[in-house]
Amino acid sequence: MPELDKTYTPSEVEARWYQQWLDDKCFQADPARVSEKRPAYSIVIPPPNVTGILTLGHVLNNTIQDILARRARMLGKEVLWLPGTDHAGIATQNVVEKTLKKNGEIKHRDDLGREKLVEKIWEWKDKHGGIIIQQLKKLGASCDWSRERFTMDPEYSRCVQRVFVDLYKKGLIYRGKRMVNWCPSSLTALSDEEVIMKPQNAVMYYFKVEVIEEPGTWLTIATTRPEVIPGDQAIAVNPNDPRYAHLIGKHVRRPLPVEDQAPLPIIGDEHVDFEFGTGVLKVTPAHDKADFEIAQRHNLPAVDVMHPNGVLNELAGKDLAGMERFAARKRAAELLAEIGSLVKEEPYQNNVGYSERADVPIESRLSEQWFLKYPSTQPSQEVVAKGDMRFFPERWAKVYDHWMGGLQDWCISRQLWWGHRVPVWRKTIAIDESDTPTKENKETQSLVDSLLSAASSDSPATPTNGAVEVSLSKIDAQSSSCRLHLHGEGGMVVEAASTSVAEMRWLEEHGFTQDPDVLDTWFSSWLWPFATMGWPDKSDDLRAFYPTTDLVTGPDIIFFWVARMIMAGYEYMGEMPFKNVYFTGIIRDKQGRKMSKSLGNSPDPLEIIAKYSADALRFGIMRSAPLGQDILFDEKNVELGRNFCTKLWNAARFRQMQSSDDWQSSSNASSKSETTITNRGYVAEAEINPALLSSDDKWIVLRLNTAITEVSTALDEYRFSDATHTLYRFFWTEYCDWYIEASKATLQGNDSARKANTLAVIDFVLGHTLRIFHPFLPFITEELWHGMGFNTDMPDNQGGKSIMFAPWPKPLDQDELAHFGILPEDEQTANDKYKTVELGRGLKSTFNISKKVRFVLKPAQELPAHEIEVLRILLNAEPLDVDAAFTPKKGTPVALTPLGELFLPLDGIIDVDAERARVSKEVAKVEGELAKVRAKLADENFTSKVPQKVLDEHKQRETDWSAQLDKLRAMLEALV
RNA sequence: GCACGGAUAGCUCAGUGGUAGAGCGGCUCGUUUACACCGAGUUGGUCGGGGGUUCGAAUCCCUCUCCGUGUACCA
Repeated sequence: MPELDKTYTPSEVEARWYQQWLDDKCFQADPARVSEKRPAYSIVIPPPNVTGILTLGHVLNNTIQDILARRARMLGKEVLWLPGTDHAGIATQNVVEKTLKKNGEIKHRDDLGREKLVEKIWEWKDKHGGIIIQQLKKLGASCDWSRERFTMDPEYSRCVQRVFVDLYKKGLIYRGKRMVNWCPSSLTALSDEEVIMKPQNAVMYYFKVEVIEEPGTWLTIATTRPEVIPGDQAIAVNPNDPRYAHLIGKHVRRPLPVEDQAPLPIIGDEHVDFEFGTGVLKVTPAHDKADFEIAQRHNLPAVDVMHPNGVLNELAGKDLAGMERFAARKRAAELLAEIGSLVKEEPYQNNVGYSERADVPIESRLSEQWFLKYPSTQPSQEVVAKGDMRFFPERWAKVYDHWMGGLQDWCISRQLWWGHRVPVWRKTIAIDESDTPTKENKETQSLVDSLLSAASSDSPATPTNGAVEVSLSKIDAQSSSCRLHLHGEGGMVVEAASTSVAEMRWLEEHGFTQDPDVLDTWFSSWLWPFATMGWPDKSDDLRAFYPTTDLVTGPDIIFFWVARMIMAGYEYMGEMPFKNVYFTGIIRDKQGRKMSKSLGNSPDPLEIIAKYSADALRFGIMRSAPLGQDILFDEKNVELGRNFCTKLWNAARFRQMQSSDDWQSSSNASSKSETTITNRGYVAEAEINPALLSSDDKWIVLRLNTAITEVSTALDEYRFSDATHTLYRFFWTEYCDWYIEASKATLQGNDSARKANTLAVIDFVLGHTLRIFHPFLPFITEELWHGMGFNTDMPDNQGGKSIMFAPWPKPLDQDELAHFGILPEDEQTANDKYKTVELGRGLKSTFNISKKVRFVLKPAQELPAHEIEVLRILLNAEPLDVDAAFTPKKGTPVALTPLGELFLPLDGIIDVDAERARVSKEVAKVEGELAKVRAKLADENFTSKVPQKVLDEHKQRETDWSAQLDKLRAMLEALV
């Protein structure tokens, strides 16, 4: 057994073991090894952004996954934890564009052009991307790095295209001109999920307009956005509103732009709430979703008065054009005031949608985008509702169900260059004017002809939007994935979606141009559980590891990612993508505030690891992360984790310091037991002889049993924090504070047979302890596993090579306990002893004695010599006399213990007053308890109605308390 | 607005009908041959307020307040 260093140096140990694990390919999954006896266990990592760096959120999330993966390995499963990153369209393009601008390389992305910019982003990605992957390794993540994936890998991209074209063919993906959420900062459309509502302190502006047909009649209109008044197309009132109904059909003059005060119709629309504001609504179709809908009902045009970047355009009039939207708002209010239209301004609280990424208010904007009607919604909703897929904590199932019940089509196109470009090509053709009959045109014409003939044949298979499907199979015989889509407005727009390279080439050669948009990053990550495993092939990986077992993620992406993965899983694999979903809490600082860059309250996990070790960070964060609640991060918890590792290290060193040749030889001679525990996957250096087990030995084995059971159950139920609490209690309090201290009675004695036996128990307990700790503290447990030689004599794949493959401990069963002669009541024997020790220590403390001192025990029953020695050591007594006939001097402090009266004879230095005060306090307490229980027993209502068991308990309680009280009163009298 | 969580010791949290718990912190001791990143002792709570059910409520029911999350939004 090599000697352990006096101090533990985590940085060296952690780096060394991680490299060793990689060299030994410990994390690599092999589908060929999966069998009935060796079931698969799989997790796919929530892919972090390729631009990202490790945050505490990642630490929490990935520590949990690592714990699950490592425990699964110890349970003998074939484990795949599949890692990777996503391309994070907006974030990544932003980062690179910003860098290029900062370096003065470009002023605008157009300076480079699409191809060059994408090239630059790839360069950047290769150079700086994936830092987070290296950081995860520092944390100890046992991912199968040989399977690392990126959402823009060529194979992955093909999956994305394939899915797009498939959904397009099914008519679930369509292009439409709609009001979308527009981010004026990123200059792209966003999905509803990327918009967060924030309460604002805004201003409500009231302005008045005169009814043209009724001079002198004024309408007052309330608005928070006067800057878009130039885009107003009508004034709407509720037709049932008696105040205004008669005005419907008349007109008012729009106040802005001042130089173009056009007349606007007054229309009636049920949407208008006459309770709200003035009951008169201005209708700005191009800048408000609800207004747009009103406009559609009344055939009003949508006039956009804003550039995409939020600057007002010429249509806003000379006063506002060129102004940024918020400056324009103030200016518009001033203009209203100048022309005498402004009535009043009031402070007003409202909610405004913000772009989640750019953190600027979004604009509702009319634009042409791609939308997806979600597929496989029914099985996806059912699987969670029925509980076939389980959410932890369960309440997220309701949130999921609610969202699934009100699905809106998903806007999947983004006006970016970094991402998967929409695989659709388009060409506008003037059918009747094929004036230049080139070869290309002829071929296209023939396609169009076939389209038209198909359309005229009234094919019932015709999908939505009047589109007709035509195969391009003559171009690429293998592909039938192409579909032509015919729009009939003005010229013909022929549209083809394709994944075939040959088809793409043909389309481009024939003057088709590809759609410039890219797809939402989530449109690629929703395929993650299978696109990372070789889909669409029926790969070995998919067969072995799909559906995955657990998914661990934050509830903030339940809709973005989790829900969509479930739908994609059903649509493309016909099965759920994972069986359990564990939602972590949100990491907050110790004041409960969210971690944020601007607050500067998000510590760098790597700095924490450098300061305390990865094990410490893992343990600390798991200890403070109860299921279903937010985590208040406090570095104190990491400190506690580090202290715990140190304790573990020192306890192991203590064991080593006991080892020497003389006990080994004597143990061999004395150990007569046939019992080995090799069947538990662990060979102790010496066998345990049941005949030599002390009450403390039996106690710690029982406590270990409890700990194993509790930790196993907690992990089964994803209660990681509970598991760490058990580990902490068991190891620190039960093993170190009580068992090791008690065992010193044997270890410091001279009975070498007993000594060897105690060491065998210690080894047994430590060997098990390291294993139940391993998922939480992978590094230090591995170091100690080897450092203490627990790996020797074990098969390579059962703990010989690494503790991560050592079998997960099971508690001793009845037969095994019987073999060791351990009975449940043995726990009480030791507990009584420890209780006695606590009371004795309390006496010492009361009388301010810190040195070794004489105790006298007047035993209630006879005690074996060994037990007395344990008591002596734990009490730090010198000596501990056991004397059944002891008669104390007046005023000798005494404690009533389960083992008898324990006296602290203080020759000559008795402080009678202090003792009287102490005992009086005890008396008062016991009198209180006794009064409570007697009151209950005296209550007819209580005694007649309560179950017998409870009644007996109360009677026993009364007996105990009154016996205690008698003794205490006697003590008090002796002090007088 | 609606829905769901939460409120227990100074702090973080266990505790789902029968004597209120743990860790940390605080305080007091203590260099006893694993560990001061330690040990021993000790302090500390009318379980958010009010009402109800019950012999008995932190626990079950109703109601209110505050905090958090999700969701819907009206200018």
